[in-house]
Amino acid sequence: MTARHDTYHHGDLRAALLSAGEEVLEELGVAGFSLRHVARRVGVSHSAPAHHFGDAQGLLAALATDGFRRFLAAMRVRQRDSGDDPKDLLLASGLGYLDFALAAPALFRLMFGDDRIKHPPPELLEAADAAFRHLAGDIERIRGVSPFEDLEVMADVMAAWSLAHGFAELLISGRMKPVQAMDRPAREAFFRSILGRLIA
Amino acid sequence: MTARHDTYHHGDLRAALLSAGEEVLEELGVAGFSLRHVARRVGVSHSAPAHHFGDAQGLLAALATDGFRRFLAAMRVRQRDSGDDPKDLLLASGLGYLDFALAAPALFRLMFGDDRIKHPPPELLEAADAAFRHLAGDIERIRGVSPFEDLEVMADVMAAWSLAHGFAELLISGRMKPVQAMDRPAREAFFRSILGRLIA
DNA sequence: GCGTTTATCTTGACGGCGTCAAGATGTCCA
DNA sequence: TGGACATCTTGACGCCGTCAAGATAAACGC
Repeated sequence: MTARHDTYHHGDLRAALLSAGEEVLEELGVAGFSLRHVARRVGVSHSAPAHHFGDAQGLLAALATDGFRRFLAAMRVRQRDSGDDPKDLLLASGLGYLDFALAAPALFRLMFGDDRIKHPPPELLEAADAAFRHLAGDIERIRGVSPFEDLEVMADVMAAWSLAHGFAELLISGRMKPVQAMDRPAREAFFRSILGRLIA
Repeated sequence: MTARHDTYHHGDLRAALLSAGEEVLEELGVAGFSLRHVARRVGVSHSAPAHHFGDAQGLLAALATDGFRRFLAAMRVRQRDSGDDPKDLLLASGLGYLDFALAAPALFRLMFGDDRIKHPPPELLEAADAAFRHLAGDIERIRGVSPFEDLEVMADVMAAWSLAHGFAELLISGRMKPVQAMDRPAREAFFRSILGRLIA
């Protein structure tokens, strides 16, 4: 059950492929990602991954699924260290959102609609939905009404989500130069001030 | 100078490649895009594009550059049909932003930081910057102060930009289900209400 | 008008890619 | 102990981007 890298059977190839896959993803970008590259890094034949993930989309989907879970975790980590005020909790989620995007930009891109995953498996959709429900919960705490019962509150959710997502995407893409020049604390303060505009 | 498709020399291959390139981009997605596919569609040899665009990145960069110009035009079209109130003009830009993203999602993705373009040429950066300056101008009209002279106003720009961009990205990626189910007028009203939260 | 330079496009080759089929090598359980 | 099964390898296929060499047409100097 433990990993052995010198035998015919790898031992824990699936986990090794996921780990190496994420490295390759961040190093080469989504476009540069290749199954054979990942296989080579793990020291295994070029078509070994097929047995565990079917095809390239399978591995990418697994990476994205795991990504969404850690994405949700990143938001919760920030909330653990924040105040208990509902607005503080939303701001904390936003910062976690940003943390994740900046720490794993290629994975972030992959998760949000890169067309290399044509048919997202159910577990990926569920993991993504869980992250969305988390944000919806943040807004519900502030407004006192479930977004799923009030379209105005749902609009609040979409506004906060869009803002955080757009900020993260633009930052990653390098198109938001004025903010990119800031150091981390300044950037976070800037982001808080922006997100704060929505919950005034 | 006119296009001839039956001779050795194409006549206007560069334009034909751009046009076919965009078709392929939207049909196959950024990931499915290939130079050879584009060449085949135009009816030309597989390495003819190289002479006009250098390599695949060159063609993609040219598409993205043209995309940014039409992106800016889409915002101006909406403004032409909107009221003269500064806030109306910003909302119109936002709707144009959305128009473009929905009409050409793959191109939109390509423009905003897809990693298939590793070294954006100057004209691409300039076209992108022109679009940004347009948004900055919209905010300046509302606040009466240049964003480049006041960080608070710059934050307004970034907020509006992030919101519009995130909304567009999430919509394209299919992750914003509640909004996706709406028809066009409902979606636009929803988007106006969201963007309106920022300029209350 | 003619020859030559230049721009444009084709052909063929190379290695890398994803995927499939067939075979090799371990593991596990009856 | 032996056969079924999971796991991994090998080899092949066509597609890809890129490069070098060659073919063709246009442009230009004279």
